[in-house]
Order: sequence, then structure tokens, then C-alpha cells
Amino acid sequence: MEYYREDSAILLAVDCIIFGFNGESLQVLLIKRDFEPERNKWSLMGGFVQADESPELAASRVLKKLTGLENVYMEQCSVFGDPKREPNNRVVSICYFALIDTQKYTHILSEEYEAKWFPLQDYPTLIFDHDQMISSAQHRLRMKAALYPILFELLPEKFTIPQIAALYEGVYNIEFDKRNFSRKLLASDLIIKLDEKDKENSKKGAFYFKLNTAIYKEKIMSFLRYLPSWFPEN
Amino acid sequence: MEYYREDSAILLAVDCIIFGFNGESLQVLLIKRDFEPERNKWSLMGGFVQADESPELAASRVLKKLTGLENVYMEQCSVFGDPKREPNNRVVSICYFALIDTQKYTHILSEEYEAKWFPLQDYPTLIFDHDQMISSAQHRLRMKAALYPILFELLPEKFTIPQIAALYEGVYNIEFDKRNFSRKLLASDLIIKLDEKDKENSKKGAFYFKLNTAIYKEKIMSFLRYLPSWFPEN
DNA sequence: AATAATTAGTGTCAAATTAACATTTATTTT
DNA sequence: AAAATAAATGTTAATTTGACACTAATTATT
Repeated sequence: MEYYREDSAILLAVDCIIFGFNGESLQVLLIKRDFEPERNKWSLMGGFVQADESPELAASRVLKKLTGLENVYMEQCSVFGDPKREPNNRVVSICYFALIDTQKYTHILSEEYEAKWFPLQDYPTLIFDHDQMISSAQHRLRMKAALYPILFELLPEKFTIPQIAALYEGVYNIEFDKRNFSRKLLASDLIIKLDEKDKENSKKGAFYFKLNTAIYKEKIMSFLRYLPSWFPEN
Repeated sequence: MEYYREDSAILLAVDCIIFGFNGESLQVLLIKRDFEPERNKWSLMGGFVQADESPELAASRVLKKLTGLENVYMEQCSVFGDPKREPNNRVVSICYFALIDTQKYTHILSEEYEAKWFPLQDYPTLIFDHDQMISSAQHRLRMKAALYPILFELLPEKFTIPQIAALYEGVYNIEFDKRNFSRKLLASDLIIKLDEKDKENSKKGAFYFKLNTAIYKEKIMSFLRYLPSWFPEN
């Protein structure tokens, strides 16, 4: 059958860009490879797509293998498929980004892998095109977060306004006026004030909030207003 | 080598969602398959990724084969890889959407394929998961166009304001106040007024504009304001 | 015990932007 | 010459933004 000729001996893989937020800065989870090629170098967590599984499933499997976590927010981002991207084989990799709250999950990091959180501003050189993968995922995250309130996926159940502000500042690498930010955020009705205060991070203490899930699910384009309109991307 | 075992006999394909705008409505270019399986049914134009080419290149090749066009705006969108998405083989397909001006290119449609523009509101049932591919590409187009002025890629060199308005209305499937739209558009400095008028579509005639390419390249997030903030997506 | 230091949270206001609506203009058809 | 049509410009009140100042709650310092 001419149409289905076996002209592409291509291996299909997935790589996970795992973003985390520790209350202060945006992080990315990397592993130290314990196999060849490129043994002992830092890389993204990845794996091959099996014959009977979808790429989504493969990505979830890989994520679970590393972190033990399931039902994590994951989203497909770009595919890297340059014929020369890996030296020995033709591997096309589909990237997924995942959003998780680092604080909650530090303890169940797999012992099978040497894994470590690195600040997104300062992580080691990675193998192959994994640096590009992170850049591309970050770009995608920025785009998505400008339209949808997905960054709340990075926060714990209870969070403070200064934390959200730090998160947005980390994602977009800008600073903005906390007073105006807080006003807009509250006006959105996306968050609900709790009685409790977080006394860890400041003398005065900041009130905890929780997500208003009903509004969270309906909010979309209108959320774009959380970014200043002069936001200087490139 | 354990790591690179041949566990995935997966074929890798690309499919192109080719969006066009004829001055009135948003269209998508489909072909009638002349090969099995699913001969004579409508589908997206696609093809397999060759051993020595990147997915991007494969998509460009496929697009050129159908339309004769090169240097078209193309963007990767989602990957479809369900193990059962094609009945006979395990094919994972990377989708690309392309933006072209239908009017300019109707005449060089390949004679090798039976290809036809269909309104995005009303196209025939497609093979496999190609309907989902279109939906997903449309979603992506909306998201991208809310942040970046890419829709100008669908317009000819010279275009009128009523045309741009129709284009945005088509993409988001809403109507908005042309007076306010036009004011915002002009305020953006994205378009430059020409002396000439388009007399085809109205008695009075509408002035032609051309793109201000310098501003086009720098405009990004700020363009988000071209959508009403109450925009009701889902 | 008083005071300084720190960060959270609320308040003010002028300027810019939006949304809703009205009018004028250029041209063709009747 | 008048009517019809669609483009283009104008008006205005309400809302939102951006820039800034102040108050509040608590801990550390003297």
C-alpha cells in the first residue's frame, strides 16, 4: 500500500517541562541522566511513547514515574523534530508542560532519579535541545496565562495575595504595582478571603485566600486584564 | 542499548489546517482523498514526515504540494496521537495551521488534488479525527489572534477596514460595533491609509490600507485590546 | 515600654479607554 | 433631484487604569 509505506523510522518521545512555584520564584524540575548518551548531564524528564498509548498518556506516565503525582495540570506544547536533534537516533519529541506546587510535593520525589528544582532564571545547561524546550514552554505558559487563570494551578489550596503577585512577576519577569494588582485581582472575584493569616513570611501576616472554583472555570479572556497592557514581551 | 529500544513502531505525519479569508468569511481548504482508506471523503491535506526532514519542513512541503505556495505563515498546533485514531496503522499526526489569502491563490490550486474552500461554519464531515483538528486549530488561532496581530496574514496587501472587521467577526464568531473597532484599529498605528478606494463592495467605496510592517513586528500583547473584554469563549 | 522597622492592605484621583449611540459623507440607483 | 447604501467621523458618560500616599498589624530593637 503506497500510502502507508514505512518511510519514517522515527522514534516518538515525550518530554515534560515541569514548572513549580515555591512561594517565591518559578522553578523547573530537572533530572540527572543516569544512562547514555549524555550520562550525568541535566535534562528534562522524558520517555518514549509506547505502541498502545497516546502521547498524553505517555506524558502522564513519565510525570508520575518521576514525581508520583497524578491528575496534574498538563498541556501539550511544541514538538521538536529536527532530524539532527539527537546524535544517534531520529527521535521526535512532543513537549508537555506541567504545573505543580513545589512545596506540597518535595517529599515524594522519586528516588530512582536524581531530580532537583532549579530557578527558571538560573538552571544548568541541558542536553540536546532541552533548553529550547523550556524557553518554548515558558513562552507558551506566558501566552496561556495572559488569557486564562491557569497559574493558580501552581499555588496551594490556601495562598496569599503577595504570593500570587510574586508568581505573576516570576512568570513574566516584570514587577508591577502590588496595589493595583491586588485591586484587579479582588475585583475579578476569582479568590475568596479566609479568616486565617500566613504569618511565615511577614510580620504583619497576609490573609489566606482560596480559589473560587466556579468563577475559575468560567474566567477566560477577561482575565487578560491581569497583565499591564504595556507588557513588554518579544 | 536499552534506552533506544524499538518499542514504538509509530508513523509520524503532519496535517495542515489551511485557513483562508475571501473578504467575507473564514474558510478552510479541504481535499477529496483519492486513495484508500476513506477514498473520496473529504479530509485535511497531510503527509508523512520523511526520515531526513523536520516536521516543519514536512508541513511546508505538503502545503506547497497542494497550493504551490511557499513562505506562508504556518504554526504548529496540537498533536493527535490516540492509538486508535486511524483504523489500520498507528499514525501520530502533528497539526499545523496556515494562514493564506484565498482570493490571491484560487487559481494555482493543484490539479493533482480535488481541493475546495469551505466556510468554517459549514464544511463536510471529515475522516478520522480531522474535525477535532480543525476545532483545535481554530481555538489556537483565536488565542493567538487575541494577543498577536496574525490575522493580517489572511489579508491581501491592500485591504479595507470593513474587511478586517469581517475577518475578526469571522474568527471569533461575534459581531461588534464597527465604529469602536475602527477607532481602536486606527489608534494602534498598525495600518496605513492609502489614496485608493475599493469600489467593489459598496457604493461609497472604502479606503484601502496597508500594513505598517514596522509596528506589526513589535505589536504583541497590547493588541489584545482589539477584542471586547466580555468576549464569550468557552 | 516606647519606638523603629517591615510588609499588608486600603484609599485617592487625574488621565486614558471603553461602550453605546448619532451624525455626516461619498457614491450609486431610482 | 431624491432615495438608498455603506463608510467614516463625532459625542459623551461610565469604567478602568496608572501612579501615588497613606494606614494597619505585627515583630524587633532600644
